[in-house]
Amino acid sequence: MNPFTAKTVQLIRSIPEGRVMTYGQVAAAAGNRRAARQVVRVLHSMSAAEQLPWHRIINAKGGISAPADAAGKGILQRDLLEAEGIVFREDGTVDLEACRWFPPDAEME
DNA sequence: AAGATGACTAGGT
DNA sequence: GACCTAGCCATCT
Repeated sequence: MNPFTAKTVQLIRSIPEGRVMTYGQVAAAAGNRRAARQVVRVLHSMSAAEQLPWHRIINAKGGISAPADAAGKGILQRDLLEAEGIVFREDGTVDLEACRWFPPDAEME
């Protein structure tokens, strides 16, 4: 497992309940702001681990990018977020300005 | 080895 | 705001 992946996992695991981060933001906080796609790759391989709150990762538009069956079992990412208190707008996006979380110990470039 | 792929983004029309 | 394009980069064919 490379450093980026490790940092990414650690970062995602540290996102508090009721908060979200964008792919690009996680990538930047993990050290490589152009690695949004690698963040996605991490989620692909780690989504099975319940420890990883993959649902708290949304796209830069504040919407859900994951396919409906990402969690399997018919669980929707949106449901998981709403269960944590995150409010969605009519268009299915969240208020990033209000819900986005900035990791305290991340080294933003 | 070369080309396609993806739970992305930023910038332009 | 909706839509298109060009970057991005580790993996997979």
